[in-house]
Amino acid sequence: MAKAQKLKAGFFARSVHQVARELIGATLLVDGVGGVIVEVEAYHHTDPAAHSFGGMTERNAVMFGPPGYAYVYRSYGIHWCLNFACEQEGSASAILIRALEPTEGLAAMRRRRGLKDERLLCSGPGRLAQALGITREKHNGKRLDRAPFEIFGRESKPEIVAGPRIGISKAVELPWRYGMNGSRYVSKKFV
DNA sequence: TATGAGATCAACT
DNA sequence: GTTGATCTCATAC
Repeated sequence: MAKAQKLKAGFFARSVHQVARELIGATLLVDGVGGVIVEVEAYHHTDPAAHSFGGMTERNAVMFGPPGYAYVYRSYGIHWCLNFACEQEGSASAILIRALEPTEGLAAMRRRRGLKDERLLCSGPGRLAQALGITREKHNGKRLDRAPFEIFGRESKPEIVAGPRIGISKAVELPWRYGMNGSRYVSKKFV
């Protein structure tokens, strides 16, 4: 088996669902801090729950750009959430990174989160963004294959589970949330 | 364990 | 003026 490869922008230039599944088990680092992705959600512009549904605006412009870029938005006025733009330029699809299993830079994450419990450091989009120090200022529209981002492909194929997405009011039934089976670090258990 | 409200702001109507 | 791709804490069982 080859060692984990750093992912290039081309990795994201494919179907959001394909990319979402392959991201489970991959390692995401921001300034050397991060861990293994255990939960994501897919959003496509034909999907009523997506921010890009209904056209380009100032906020979601990154989703309409080329794949392999970070889209960061403010959620509920409090949290930042990190997304990866996918497919092709103009497709306006993205993947919301919902949870990590923390492996690198635990001390930095604990400091930012003010928590000891490793399990709660990154188990949710807002928590994850806080632990990695994600802000729109610093990360929106940045390339995922350049510093401060580093994403390494998974080394083995994990067991993937899918289910309905969380916290949305439209297209609630679409099973576009993907996770690593049995991970303790997902934001909410898959049924 | 489960449910509920408050925090807090940018984008959208 | 309203609404979130959320989290935390308080209160109730």
